[in-house]
Amino acid sequence: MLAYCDSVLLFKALSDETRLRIVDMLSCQELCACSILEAFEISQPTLSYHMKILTECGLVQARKDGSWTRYTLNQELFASLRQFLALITTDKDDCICKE
Amino acid sequence: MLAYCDSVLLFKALSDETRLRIVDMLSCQELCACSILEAFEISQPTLSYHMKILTECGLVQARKDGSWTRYTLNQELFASLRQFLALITTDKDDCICKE
DNA sequence: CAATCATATTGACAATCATCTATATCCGCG
DNA sequence: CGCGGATATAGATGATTGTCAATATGATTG
Repeated sequence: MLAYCDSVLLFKALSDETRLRIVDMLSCQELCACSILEAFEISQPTLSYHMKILTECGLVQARKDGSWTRYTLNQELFASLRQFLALITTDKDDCICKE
Repeated sequence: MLAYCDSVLLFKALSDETRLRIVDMLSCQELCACSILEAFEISQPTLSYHMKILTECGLVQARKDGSWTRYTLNQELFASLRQFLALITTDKDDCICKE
């Protein structure tokens, strides 16, 4: 179960349209930075910055392959986030509102 | 189906621990601003600012009751957001990565 | 080893954010 | 009407964000 502070990081990472589109692109296949870069009108350092945010929070996994970096989604963490979202919007016995 | 730009707004609204906790509190019951304020160590204008962000994006609904403002979660929008999250992380035929 | 390609890091900058204090608005009540 | 309580708005401020150009790093290849 995700803590609030972890979830905040994940939501922050998803609070940018470029990053949302990157996640969407990665949903079908592993991609290297250069392939992702082609799909956007941003500079290479900007993409690198976005990939760092996505990987540091864990939503995306990076893998070095020679001089390429290949990225994949961390499906499990996305599932946890959806679960967290469901949990904090559902009535429950140990809700913080009952403290 | 949510657009990217709408989802970005929703994720932004959830990118703050105080707002996440407010959502959690509202999951069980309708609450007025003063009840929410009691649970946090923030000033009244700061709470008002957070409630504005949550209501303007639609995740929370506000209802005037005399001089009180009562807040409830918009469960349907949360459900749409979870669905959006599932969609952009799932392989699909019309993915943007195939353009 | 030198050149090149892929990616990351640095430093700068404008824009946005979260917070506060002070003040305004809006409502119910005497 | 005038006061007090609940909430909203305005203005200020320090922190964070997204972006870029320039540069560094690290791997591949001639």
